[in-house]
Amino acid sequence: METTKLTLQTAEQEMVARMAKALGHPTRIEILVFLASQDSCFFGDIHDELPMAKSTVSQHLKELKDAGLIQGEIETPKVRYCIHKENWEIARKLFSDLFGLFEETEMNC
Amino acid sequence: METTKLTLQTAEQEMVARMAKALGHPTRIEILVFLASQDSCFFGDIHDELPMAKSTVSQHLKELKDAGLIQGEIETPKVRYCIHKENWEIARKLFSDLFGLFEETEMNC
DNA sequence: ATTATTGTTCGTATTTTTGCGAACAATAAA
DNA sequence: TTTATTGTTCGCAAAAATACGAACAATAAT
Repeated sequence: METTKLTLQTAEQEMVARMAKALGHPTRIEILVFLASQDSCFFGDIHDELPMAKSTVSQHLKELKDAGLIQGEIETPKVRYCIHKENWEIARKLFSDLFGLFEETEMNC
Repeated sequence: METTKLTLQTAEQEMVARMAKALGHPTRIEILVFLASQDSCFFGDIHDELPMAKSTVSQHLKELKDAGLIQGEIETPKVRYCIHKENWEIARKLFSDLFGLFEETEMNC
């Protein structure tokens, strides 16, 4: 029987920290929840949902994109944003592993 | 058959953002991984693992504690840090729900 | 009473993040 | 060619995060 992995490699730790950082702002969570509820996900649709300047929205999208969680493609003259499927699954697994660190035992203290 | 929940309430969004923010630093991830690997988890043990001043380590622990992810109890003259079990489960569920937003369908774009 | 041990808190400096409006770029329409 | 539409990038200001050493607090040991 395989033992469950009880740690994360350094590279994985850095990646989960990087993704967590991108998730660590209410507006960016709101953007992701909105993307989940929509078929259409142009920049303008996202901006319309949020009470802030378009430059600010653009910055938040850039951070989510730089973290690999979303991708954007130009559909001139608009830009369509979507979840980055592969990376989303990677993120899901990383966080699952992270939270799994403390489920196997009855905890250590 | 129950339909799977496909969104997060505002309060949940804020909580997951708050916890993600606390997770969004490599040192804090490293602390959690270390706590998972140890039975003993005194401040000094944590500090010994990390190449930084004790005041900095103390600050990172405070942020994890303020986010509810860990707790600290005094065992004079030491301080024992542990995962906050209940909140850890809450966090696990919040992140699971977040990542679950995009698994049911074949995605929207 | 001093001294040692264990951590936290304070004050400070540096860097990063957040947010805005203005300016810009790219295409399409008039 | 000018004008509109859609977003990004730039430059700035304010706020927050990061890290350090010094100072402090609480207890225990000498």
